[in-house]
Amino acid sequence: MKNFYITTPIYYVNDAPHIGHSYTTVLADILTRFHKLIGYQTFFLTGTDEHGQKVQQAAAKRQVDPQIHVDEYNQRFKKLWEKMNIEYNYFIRTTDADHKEFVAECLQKLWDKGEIYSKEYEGWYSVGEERFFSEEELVDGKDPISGRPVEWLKEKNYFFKMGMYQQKLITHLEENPDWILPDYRRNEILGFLKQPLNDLCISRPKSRLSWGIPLPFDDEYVTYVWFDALINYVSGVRNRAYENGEPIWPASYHLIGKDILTTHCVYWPTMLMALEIPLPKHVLAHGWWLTGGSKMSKSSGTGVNPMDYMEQFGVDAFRYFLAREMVVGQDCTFSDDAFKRRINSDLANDLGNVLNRVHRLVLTNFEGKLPKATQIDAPAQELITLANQVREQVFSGITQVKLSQVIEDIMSLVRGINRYLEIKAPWKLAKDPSAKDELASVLFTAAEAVRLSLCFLWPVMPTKTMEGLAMLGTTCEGEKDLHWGKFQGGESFGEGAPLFPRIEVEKAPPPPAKTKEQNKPVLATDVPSLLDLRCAKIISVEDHSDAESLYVLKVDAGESEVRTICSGLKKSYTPEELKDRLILLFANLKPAPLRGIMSMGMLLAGDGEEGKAVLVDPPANTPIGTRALFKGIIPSESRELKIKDFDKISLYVKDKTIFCNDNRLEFNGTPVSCDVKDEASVH
RNA sequence: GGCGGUUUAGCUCAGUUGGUUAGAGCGACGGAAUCAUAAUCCGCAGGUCCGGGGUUCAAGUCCCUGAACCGCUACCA
Repeated sequence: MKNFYITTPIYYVNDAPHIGHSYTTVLADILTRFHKLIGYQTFFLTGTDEHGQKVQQAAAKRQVDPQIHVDEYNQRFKKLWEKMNIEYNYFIRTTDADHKEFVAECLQKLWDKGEIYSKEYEGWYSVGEERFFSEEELVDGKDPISGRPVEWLKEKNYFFKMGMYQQKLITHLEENPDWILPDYRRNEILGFLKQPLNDLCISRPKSRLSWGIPLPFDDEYVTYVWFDALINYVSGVRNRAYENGEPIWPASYHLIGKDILTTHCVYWPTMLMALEIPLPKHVLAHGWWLTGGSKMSKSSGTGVNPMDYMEQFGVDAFRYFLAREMVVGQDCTFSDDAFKRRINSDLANDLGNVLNRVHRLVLTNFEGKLPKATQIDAPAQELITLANQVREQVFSGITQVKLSQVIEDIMSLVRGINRYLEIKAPWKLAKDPSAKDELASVLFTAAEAVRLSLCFLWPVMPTKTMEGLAMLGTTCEGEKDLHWGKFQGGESFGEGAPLFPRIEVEKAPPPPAKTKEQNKPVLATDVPSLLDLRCAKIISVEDHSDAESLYVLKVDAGESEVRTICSGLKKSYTPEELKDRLILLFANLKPAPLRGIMSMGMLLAGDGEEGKAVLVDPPANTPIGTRALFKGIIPSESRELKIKDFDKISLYVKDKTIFCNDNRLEFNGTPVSCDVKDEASVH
């Protein structure tokens, strides 16, 4: 018997469940049910990650014990999964005694093998993110992710010798090209592994974090998130087995979102190698559900909350949409329009309707008892052939995790039934008493095809398909029901109402005629008019914690928010020289992360002596935010520029003032100066 | 800046090792039908397969080059 063990990440218990959690879990559930349906032994593990500082703090804030806090909060996930018809085999919690025990066992084993060592470590620590940042990563002295304050900490910690496994991991990836799916994610990891792989810090002193699993060899410490969390995939099944007694590990698939690729494709396999535990068969990274227009704009207001759709239109329709619409691996947009269109056309018009047609025809013509077929003509044979073909597609597609494709294949069978009915027109046969036999055959054939379609869709919509099958007086019990020919004739049909009511959609105004054209290339001649160069003032200067030459500057460019920019001026200026100074800011440069810190623009400077940069000087009293213009060039509407667009032109200095071609740069008529010799370029 | 990917009908996408009239679903339009949830079925879309070169008897499919977009990565004055 073939085995199938799938996992979802364990979700952080403090997080409010959202579409991301739901999608991963639904996908795991559907894949599990499909494998079960086609005859595998299956095991499905999900759960919650319940240690860490955020839990400790949240509990403290509520003045409850952390354990009580997590006991309460993990219910949010459990309840959601129940509502969503998720049939996991086990829900693991990292606070389970069994899990803690196994993590400690693993740590002890690695310690005994010399795979873990201790080392003093100093750095900037962010409580909010529960991690250290290098100097360079900080933004204005704050944590670059949440912007919260950091503190300088010096402490001993324990490290796992992850670096030792770099080559072994690369070899594994090369020998197992489908270990990471989709393949482009594998390439990312191989790229990541071209650089030296560091060892992994796996501890936190209890003085700072007490809510965790103690290191068995030093009880002043607890183990750190990933070491604790990743091991759940093994600890959750090590004392369990399939019905036939076979062990469950290794996993067939670790299902993850693309954001935790590195932890699952680098940390985890090296940990397993060190522990001498077999690796999982595949890691499958899916994409994001995007809601509401462009990610940058908050004002568009077109965002929808996908979870509302589950409440409003039912769990099964919701599951169907998630599974059908997203190609596993890719991002996908969740829109009101797409949802309603998909549900109406596939579930209401095609599937629900054909079921209803057959059901009603049998009810009115045969008093609810399925008649037996007496003949198989060409159209019927064609439908049978199609059904067999779809069966093959389901079996092969599902083992390749081509879920949206499989569903589309099943729907092609549903459409085939509608076509068959149209050809045979049983409603006409019903009016001809001499055609009773033919009518019986048509309805029998159509009913069998509908039955099969519903069985195939059971993993996606467990409840609705069973309701549909009940309308046909049958059910689906597994692989044996996946063949043509289960119906014998004589089955009593049940009661029935339309399975998927059509969603009424307001007549949408005709979509604005979109002119489909790619963004026009930026021409060199257009750059001067597009440049948004502004007077700005440096408010603060800090060293980049992880870069030798970069300062992190906060500048006031006359906007509602202060901008952070990174600038390589350490060789040229001291922080004191920079503070409160007016600069020329290239404001519409596409933001780019520099050593981990987003730089929202770039300041301009000229090439001085000895490779030093000389800042451009706006005239003394220029109001902050004033835009500098090239004389004789009319500025055009602002558009975000890339650095390569800027490189298409050259700015140079003549008589201490700045020119582009022959156009001098001015603030309200006053030239902008830069104290470098003629012909020096400015950038 | 580096590496990788994407760009095919109005929309979302398939297109295997290069080979007859480039496909599917949805939508739009026209028609048929009326058992059914105003659902279904049939027909139709004259798509520069992003642009430009090249290889070939033959290219969406291989090579070069330009563009846009996306991902990873990068101390860019």
